[in-house]
Amino acid sequence: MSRVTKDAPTPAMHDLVYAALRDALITGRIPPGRGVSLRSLAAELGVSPMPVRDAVRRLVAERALTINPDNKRLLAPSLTAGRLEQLTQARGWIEPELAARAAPLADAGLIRALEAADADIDAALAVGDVDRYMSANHAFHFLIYRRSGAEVLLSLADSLWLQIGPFMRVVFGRMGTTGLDVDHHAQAIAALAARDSAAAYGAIAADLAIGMEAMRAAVEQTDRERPND
Amino acid sequence: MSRVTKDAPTPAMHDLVYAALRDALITGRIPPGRGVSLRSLAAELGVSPMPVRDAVRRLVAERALTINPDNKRLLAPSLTAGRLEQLTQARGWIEPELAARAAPLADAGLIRALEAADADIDAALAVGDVDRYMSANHAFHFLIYRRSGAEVLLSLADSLWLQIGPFMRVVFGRMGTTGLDVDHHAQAIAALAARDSAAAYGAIAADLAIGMEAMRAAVEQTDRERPND
DNA sequence: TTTCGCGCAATGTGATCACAATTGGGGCGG
DNA sequence: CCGCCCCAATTGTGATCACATTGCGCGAAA
Repeated sequence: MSRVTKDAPTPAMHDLVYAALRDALITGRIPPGRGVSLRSLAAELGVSPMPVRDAVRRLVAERALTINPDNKRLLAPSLTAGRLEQLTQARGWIEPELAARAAPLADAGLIRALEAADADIDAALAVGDVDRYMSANHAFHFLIYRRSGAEVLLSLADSLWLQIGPFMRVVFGRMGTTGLDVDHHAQAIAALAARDSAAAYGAIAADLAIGMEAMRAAVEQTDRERPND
Repeated sequence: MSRVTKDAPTPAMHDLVYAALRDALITGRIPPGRGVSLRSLAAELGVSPMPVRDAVRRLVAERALTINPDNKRLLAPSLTAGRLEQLTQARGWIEPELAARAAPLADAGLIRALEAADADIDAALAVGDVDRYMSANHAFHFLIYRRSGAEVLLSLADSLWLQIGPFMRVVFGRMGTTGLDVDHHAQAIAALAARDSAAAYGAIAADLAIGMEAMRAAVEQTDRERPND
């Protein structure tokens, strides 16, 4: 048997459903505020309601889905300025710290992977492929964060990205993929290559600031046009 | 009908199970590293495995329980110095901020409730009732945090407390309830009464620092005595 | 007495059914 | 034409069963 690294033998179905729902939420295929149901999701995914139930419980715990306390019915969380502000603050605490922790642990393999991810981001931006951009951007950041070895903080960042995903979709829906600069990504790569924690911290912090400000403006504009949800 | 505030009509059973498991984990009745099973928990709680399954999924998502990736079996997370360090840092970011946000929103009712909780803490310390102390201490902090209205950050704090609970039990098991000073609680109450965000931030930060340092020392001592888990 | 191997018990996962609560719409009465 | 009510469909929740996999313990052999 040639399994050097342990590979998951057969991914459980509820994990597949979780991944599918997570992707659907992040990419905005389930628009904020829309209600969903276990059976309809199950039918849509071609499985029984059971694994959907498990996946949904997990997503609710991660605040990627909410349940109406009266109905007990599921709905995708609405995008509010207050939520975005809190998510921004929390990301600003956690993600630069993860980058700083990852810097001393960086190696050539990580740098190569980051350069590939960054190239993928550029390619996605060039052709205006929003899904691919968001996927590649997520990959880029979490290549770094995972390297930190800080499991607890990493899980917090994971939950925050899950909640911020729909906001990103709003930004792209409003202004496309233009105006996104990836200079901070190059700075981050350089900082990691130099194992410079402070520089990595600063690069990621700057990268977040750009994106979150764009989201804030987009949400504010949306709120102005459609005050109630 | 006299329902001024909405009361949950009938709490779902999986929520009761969740609360029971959460309490069992926090108070250390399920020691870290111990494996549990759905059916045994169900039998112990007198329900079918179904609501247990839901509650467990939620706890796993909140990192209050972990699953062995090979077995897929459940076990209470082990206490490691690295985890404690990350939890300490995250709490230091989030909880003082919640207190600062709560300060401008404080009112006389909150102050009274906090004083009652603080008195409860003192009483528990006087008689050495660990469970009551931890419960009252949790109530004190979250009376403040809930007042902030910051749902996203609040949920993060909730998850962190759930993970830190077993560490607190280690401290008490090692050194009892002595040496716990609640002066910072009085400072926090005063700061909230004065709607002084900066003072509230500082009081909570100081309160955390005391407790977390005690845990760090306890875990370090435990690790020295029993290097592997 | 020690060690190896087999078999049973227990585990997580998924499917299906039952049930009460809620929703939404269509038909009836005004 | 409008509004209300009632019924059917849908929802979340819980229980039970089936199944493949894993772990443990008992017993046999050396």
